[in-house]
Amino acid sequence: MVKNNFSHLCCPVARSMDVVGEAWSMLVLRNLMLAGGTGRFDQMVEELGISRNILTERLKRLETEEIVSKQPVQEGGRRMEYKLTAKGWELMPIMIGFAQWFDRWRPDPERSPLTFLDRRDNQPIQPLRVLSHDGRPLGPADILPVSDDQ
Amino acid sequence: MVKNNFSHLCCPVARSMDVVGEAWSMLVLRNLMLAGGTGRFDQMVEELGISRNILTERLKRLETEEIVSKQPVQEGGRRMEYKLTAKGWELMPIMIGFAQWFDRWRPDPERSPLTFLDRRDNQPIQPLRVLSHDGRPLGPADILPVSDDQ
DNA sequence: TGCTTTAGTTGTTTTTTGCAACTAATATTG
DNA sequence: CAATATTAGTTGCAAAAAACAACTAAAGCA
Repeated sequence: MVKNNFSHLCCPVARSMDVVGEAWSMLVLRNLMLAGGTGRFDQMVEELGISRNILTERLKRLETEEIVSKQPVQEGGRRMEYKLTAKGWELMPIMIGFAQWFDRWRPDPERSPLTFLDRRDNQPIQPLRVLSHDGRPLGPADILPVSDDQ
Repeated sequence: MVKNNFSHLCCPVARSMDVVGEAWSMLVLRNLMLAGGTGRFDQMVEELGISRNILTERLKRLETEEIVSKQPVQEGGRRMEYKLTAKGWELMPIMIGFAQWFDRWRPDPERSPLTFLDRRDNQPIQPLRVLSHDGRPLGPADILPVSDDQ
């Protein structure tokens, strides 16, 4: 069995799955995002309940994809921390999208949702939406996917 | 080994991963979305290159989560097709988010990106962004995640 | 009726995961 | 500064999941 890889599908969604299409990868990123962008190995093991060998592997992958970087906690020290890169931070809308989606269809209404506030005024953010170039909200039926090549 | 499940993490992102946190699930959804919302078993096997047993399992899961429904192609017939539900369609922003994210950081610029057009005027849609209640684009540093319970 | 298509199921092999124990280097504390 | 604790992994093993191929049964079609 060859390691699961979707390069036969040229679609960028498939290619994204190659990189972050595994639950633990997304959860590592979630953890970093909610922690302000940095995290330590053992802290992630504890908070996520992920196996150490799996975390090791996922972090390596995320590092080679330049989604996180590994650097000393303090200048010159040798204790490391993992830090989201700009590329990693740009997955935040997707993370928020998952949170909002789940909460919209949440099966257990006892638990209250995870909300996201604008730090400036403490107002909740808008639900993630697809917008036309001039700002109209678009539904699935309004959107035409176009693959330019081939 | 117990089946991977993230219910110990109450976070809605983790709970989403329980449902669609596996690459093939997302790719099945992508395929349905790009095909207008419906698809047949064999067609998915061929287009995705997914193993039949795995597709069977993923579709069952998506069905129990009411992300897709299974129904006869024509009234009364017994040939089935899988169809995105409203809950499934609401993952489209996330799908678009993945496509845009990958294309923004695309390592192989030869292949051109997957773009999404507004059917009304054929203009490309906006990049997916997080917006404040009054419509300002927010970056990660502007957003405060708040978990209401506990 | 006979051939083809569809939508799976079953069995086997290979990979990946989860878990626990271990390690080596670095920090902390008395 | 010696002893202890913490950190960031690595290794080995058992179990689960994935890939692959072959098979099946019902439906559709000619």
